[in-house]
Amino acid sequence: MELDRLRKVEQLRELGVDPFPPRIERSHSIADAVALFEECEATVEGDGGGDHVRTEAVDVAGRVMARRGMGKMSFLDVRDGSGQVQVQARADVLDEEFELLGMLDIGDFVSVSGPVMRTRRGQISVEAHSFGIISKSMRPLPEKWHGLQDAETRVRQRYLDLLSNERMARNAKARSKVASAVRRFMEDRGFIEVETPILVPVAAGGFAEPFETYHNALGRGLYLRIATELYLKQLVVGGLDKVFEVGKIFRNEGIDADHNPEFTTMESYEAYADYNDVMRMTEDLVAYVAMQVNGTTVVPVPEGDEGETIDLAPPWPRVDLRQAIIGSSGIDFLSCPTRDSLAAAMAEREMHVEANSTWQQLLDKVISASVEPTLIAPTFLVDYPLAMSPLAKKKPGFDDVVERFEAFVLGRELANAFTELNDPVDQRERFEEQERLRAEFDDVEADRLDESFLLAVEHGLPPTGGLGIGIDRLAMLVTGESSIREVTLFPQLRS
RNA sequence: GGGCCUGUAGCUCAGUUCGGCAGAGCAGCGGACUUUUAAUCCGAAGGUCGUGGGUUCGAAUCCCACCGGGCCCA
Repeated sequence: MELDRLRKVEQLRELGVDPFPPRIERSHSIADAVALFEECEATVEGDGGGDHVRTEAVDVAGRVMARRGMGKMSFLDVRDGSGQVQVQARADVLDEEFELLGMLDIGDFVSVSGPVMRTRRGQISVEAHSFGIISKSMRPLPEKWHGLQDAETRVRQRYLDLLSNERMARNAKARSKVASAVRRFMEDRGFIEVETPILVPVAAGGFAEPFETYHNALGRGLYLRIATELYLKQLVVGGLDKVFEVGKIFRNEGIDADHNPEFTTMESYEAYADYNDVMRMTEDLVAYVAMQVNGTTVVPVPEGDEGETIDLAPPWPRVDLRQAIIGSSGIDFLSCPTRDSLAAAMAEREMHVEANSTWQQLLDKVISASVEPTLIAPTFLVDYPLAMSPLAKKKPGFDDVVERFEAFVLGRELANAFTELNDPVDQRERFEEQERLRAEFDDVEADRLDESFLLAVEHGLPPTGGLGIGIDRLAMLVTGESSIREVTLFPQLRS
């Protein structure tokens, strides 16, 4: 801590002033105080006395962001969560309290009492009739003009980023609106929000390597969940027909602009619905969220040309995945049913074939390399190979294709959904195939067989449409950010 | 996992090309100033140049390793 500031704290205490008082008087937020003045000024305007408008005395509080001192008078910029206002502190008005300015630093929290008026230069200001320091800041804030630029400090000391960079504060608020808009949308449609376990004995329901932990009292290892899917479907078995969960999931994978090892998803399950119903709900949901946050369904393209935008308004085009892959790479996955035939087709087109990859890993590579980057405007890719969708129901008339879609915007996956597989015999076989792939290819991301889930499905899961949508990705979309770090307050870093 | 870039005062950045006293602005400190808006003016101060080794008479600068951060590729 700064010695100068520690010394000021001592000086304040010697004067009998508590630098960290427990309670203060506050009658108005800063925004309300400014609004009060503007109303007051508007009503007096007609009387021609506009230059001398003063409100009743208000008590406001906030953090000192800047000061301009000139001996017997000082101007402070004071900010609270609602806004910022100038404070005029004059020696002849404040008497002995003016001396406190000598112990004041930028960053300190102050309380100010007095009328709101305009200075000669026309700046709305609180004329301090009483003034107090209500919390000393013991370290300097980032510089006022350039702010905080260092990418590492911005993340490690996010509070400084929030104070210095308006965009970060905006993003934090936008993300909060995203989450609440998602909840409102789902609740308005009759879904109920539930919470399912984060510590789980089997990390199933997706393709990901889990984090491991240990429960001392139980004497057993547990995992952090990689998805909420299997528990939510158990609730549908239990008669909760429309459920959703907004929560963190954890995937033990690399960190980049699109990935943080802990991130937030909204998963929903609706009995008696199928993936076509879910598709319509998804586009409505995303458009609703954008409208709630930004007042428009049009969002900026972060890395696009100046002013380039896309519109999230439904309906979004439905594109057959198989045709899309054929169109972009010439590969027809139905003609390459084995790992080796798919690898050969990729090699023919000079695509990198990772050794010891499974069929689904290879096809996923083809899709992410050739199809996904082209999906800038919101698009649904529809009807996925069964091999990469162990939880989705077969499409009628196909043995190798399931009723699954993913939503893409700006080349990025936003949502994943399917008509849920509810045949317990088929489901067990799919899980067993995943476990076989894990063993044969050492595939740590293969899905896992979950007996307690199968037990539930054996009791009867109604036809159900499920959805998973990334809240972080949604927040990136509506804020126009191209990095998940810009919408995650505390992203994971190396220690 | 591979490649490229990057780390200098609390903050924003020069200085590294071609080795030669550690720099500026803001913030802070002392002083002047009763209408400022990045206030202004005068003065003094502020450093583990990410860390550790090496080369050299001499290293922020060159070399190696490591620790962070960023971008691209896989």
